[in-house]
Amino acid sequence: MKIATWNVNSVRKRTGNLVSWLGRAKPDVVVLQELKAQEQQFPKLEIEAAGYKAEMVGQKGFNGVALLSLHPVEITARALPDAVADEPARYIEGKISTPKGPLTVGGIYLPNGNPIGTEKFAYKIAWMDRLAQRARTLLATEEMFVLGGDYNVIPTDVDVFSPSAFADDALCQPESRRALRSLINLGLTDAIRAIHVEGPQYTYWDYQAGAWQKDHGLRIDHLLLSPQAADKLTAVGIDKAERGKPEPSDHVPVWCELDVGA
DNA sequence: ATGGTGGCGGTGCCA
Repeated sequence: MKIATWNVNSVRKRTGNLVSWLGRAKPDVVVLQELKAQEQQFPKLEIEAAGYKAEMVGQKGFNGVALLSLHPVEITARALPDAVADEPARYIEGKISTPKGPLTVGGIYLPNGNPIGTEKFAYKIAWMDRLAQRARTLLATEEMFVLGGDYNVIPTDVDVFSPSAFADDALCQPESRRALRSLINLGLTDAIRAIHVEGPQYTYWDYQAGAWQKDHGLRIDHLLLSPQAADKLTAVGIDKAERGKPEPSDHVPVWCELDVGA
């Protein structure tokens, strides 16, 4: 079972790249972020033609998340706990049956939080607390789950091309990193680091200042696994080549494989 | 060197 996450930075602009990648990577389940689309703007026909069922939570212009799957999915959440009426479209979650029991996949688009010292940063930290609350509920089931997405947190200085350049960035703040560690310390496994224990493993390169050409990247897209899922982890990957294609997203797909007996 | 690029929507906001 291959599970992937990809921040596509507009699903309409990226429909061609997305369908092409689905055909080559053949993930079983994918969570997408930054759709920047409402439901009626979502390229459902193109994605279904590629063999995927698609569920999405959209809004006008910003945010937006989707869950794509080759297998039947029961949607279990369209927002985190304590959602408000005009909740930004940042979370989707579904459950899939496997021979080794149910697998829940959550798709996360965590608030950026810049600039620091503003209500935006406070919202980011509060959102991380809500995510941890959801993770606790899922952990109590003692089932397999994967929380994948754009976490907008650089876990350590190894995960950023220039720690000093990002010292005042919300993605690197001690408070952001502490909240991510608290989430992981509930008992989750950072899939990329479980297998690639050293060196940069960037998942994002800014459009500006030749970041891609200079390999000025960040690792901010993560797959966090429950103990029951981590026990079945067999492989991970970062599809870096997507960043070098025409009209790319600034993020690339990140994936893991779980041996669920399928 | 305090810019730079990209997407949305039709002007600045967000990343």
